[in-house]
Amino acid sequence: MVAPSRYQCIYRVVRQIPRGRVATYGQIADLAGLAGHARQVGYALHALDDGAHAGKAVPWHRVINAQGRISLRGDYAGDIQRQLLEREGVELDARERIDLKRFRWRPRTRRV
DNA sequence: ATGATGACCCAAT
DNA sequence: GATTGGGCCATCA
Repeated sequence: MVAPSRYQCIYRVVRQIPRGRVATYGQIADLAGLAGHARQVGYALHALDDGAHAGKAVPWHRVINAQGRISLRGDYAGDIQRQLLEREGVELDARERIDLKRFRWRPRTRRV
């Protein structure tokens, strides 16, 4: 068993990402109060696969890197993530790149 | 305890 | 655009 109190805040933010939108690791870290620690976000999401945090219904597939690409490139899970995103209406480039200008989730819209 | 690795990000080259 | 180097921190051997 684990005490992922730190992961909790990350999952809480990820869970707020609406369908059809994506967010970057850095963005999640910032919203979770872990600004500058984007790596921990990715690490937290990786823990989901372990099943320890399964059942939280965390839309991990809506989290991508700052380049607008899927970090799981090379892994089979990356293929799943791409399919999940496309299923939600997120359009991917021929090079599997997402236009963040269009699909990036903006919490508290309307300039701060 | 140390050292290496990682679903990252940024700036410089 | 691709590559390199520095930074952050949790997890594993």
